[in-house]
Amino acid sequence: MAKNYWLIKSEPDVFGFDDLAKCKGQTEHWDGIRNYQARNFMRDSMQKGDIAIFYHSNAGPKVGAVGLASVASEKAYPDHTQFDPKSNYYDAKSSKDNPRWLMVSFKWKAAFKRLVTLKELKETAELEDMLVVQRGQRLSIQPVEKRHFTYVCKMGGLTAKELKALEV
DNA sequence: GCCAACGTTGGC
DNA sequence: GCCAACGTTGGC
Repeated sequence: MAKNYWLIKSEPDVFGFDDLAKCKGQTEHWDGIRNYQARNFMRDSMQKGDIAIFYHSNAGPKVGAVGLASVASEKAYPDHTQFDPKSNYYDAKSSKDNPRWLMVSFKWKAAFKRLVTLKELKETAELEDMLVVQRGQRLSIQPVEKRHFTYVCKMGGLTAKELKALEV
């Protein structure tokens, strides 16, 4: 099956791209997604090997795309934080028999050579249809068209050769 | 910290 | 099923 492309948002103050790089195996589970649309993308469309643009939100002047990560889990699986009453992500209405919230694991893949800011993305005509630049777009997991994906990677300084070597 | 835009909840 | 109220996201 062909690869899908995504954009995942994270606040660098909470869990940034560098934090993923420091994780064991450079892999971490992506807990805390509490939006049905994002959950459905993980459940229905995400597959191991898919590639995501890692995007830093809520980061002042540093808002933007910083690198790439790949889906490391075979498929989506229950997010354990929904069952933990002490967690911010606790959901009393979810049950272990029928978990409401899912997550996948992501593996750090490659850093862009430079930050591609949201401002730049918005100023790029080729990306005008990309979800992340649309006004009021809050989805934390977004599908990305391949043409947009490749274009953002190039803006981040990755050459075609490097992308090929990364099996993107 | 402000606030516009958005998603969810729940009364009716 | 409508929609007002509320809580959250995220750019600025």
